[in-house]
Amino acid sequence: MDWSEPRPAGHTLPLVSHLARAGWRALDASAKPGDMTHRQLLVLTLLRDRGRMAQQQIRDVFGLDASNVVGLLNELEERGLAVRRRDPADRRRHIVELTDVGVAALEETYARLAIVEDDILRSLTNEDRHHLHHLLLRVMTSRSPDGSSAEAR
Amino acid sequence: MDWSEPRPAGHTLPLVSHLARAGWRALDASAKPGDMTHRQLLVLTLLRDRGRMAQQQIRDVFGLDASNVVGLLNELEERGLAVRRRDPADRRRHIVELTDVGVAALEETYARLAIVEDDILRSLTNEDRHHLHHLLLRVMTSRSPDGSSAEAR
DNA sequence: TATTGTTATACTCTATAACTATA
DNA sequence: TATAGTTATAGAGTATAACAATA
Repeated sequence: MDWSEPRPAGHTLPLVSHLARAGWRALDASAKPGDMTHRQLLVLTLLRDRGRMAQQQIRDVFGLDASNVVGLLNELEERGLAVRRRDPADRRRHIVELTDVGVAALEETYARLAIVEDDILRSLTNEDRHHLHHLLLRVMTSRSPDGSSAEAR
Repeated sequence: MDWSEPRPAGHTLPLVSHLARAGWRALDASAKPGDMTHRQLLVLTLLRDRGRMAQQQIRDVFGLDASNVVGLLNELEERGLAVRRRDPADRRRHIVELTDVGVAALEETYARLAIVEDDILRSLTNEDRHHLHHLLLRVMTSRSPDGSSAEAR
């Protein structure tokens, strides 16, 4: 591979977008009735990784409007996967938390996702997949909560 | 990096999804009124890369429903970025093609996208970006037109 | 009969604005 | 006054079904 070529500016994001579409389409195709949606998966994953958080933080991470977060959490709460409770320190806030049922559902969904992902990434070696994963991880963890680049401020 | 660890099955696709969201959100945020949408960009890019094609092929590449392709092409045709004409060999088919205006608009949009992408990927070195690009390219080019993995058939 | 594209329609996702309750 | 969350509503994005033209 020729690393001296100019950077592929502007041509990587469309690939990411395309792959993301293919990914969640395949995930939804593998879903049985009652399985969680790919949006629910993303929110539950966030709650698992970062622990309890306010709705506003969820909004910031995904760049979603606050009203959408309300609807998303209503779905999750109806299905018993997450709970909202008032923050005693500031009663305007809702602390959102994963339930045990949510943890179990999440594990189940990741088992399904692992199969889907394995198929989609089948042209990559195990080493390639790790490299891809870590590159994406570096990109995402360097971004500030409001969705812009952390270094930009 | 420890390449001997088990493959990160099921944990890469959510990162891809998240990055894709952040990417087109940033692109749309940088858009002036009248600029093309990120969906239009994807279709025009396809037409540029593969040349003229039937609507059904566009549908297959993106896994979109045929009716959505109709709407998308109506937008592009209204703005003079692409044209549809009947295929003389099979008059049911529409051959879709990029116009010169479409080519120019595409270049303009990629200039904008390059800035957005450069910001989003700022935590990666030039070499990292190439590696990411080529990994994604390998994943996407190994997939058959209908969206499933090419090796699966 | 089968296929390409279209229209009509509904359902999901997302954003804006006005509201409630707390601070 | 300002902030966290909610409701109502409208606009994209996407899918399904019935249809027209052509094969």
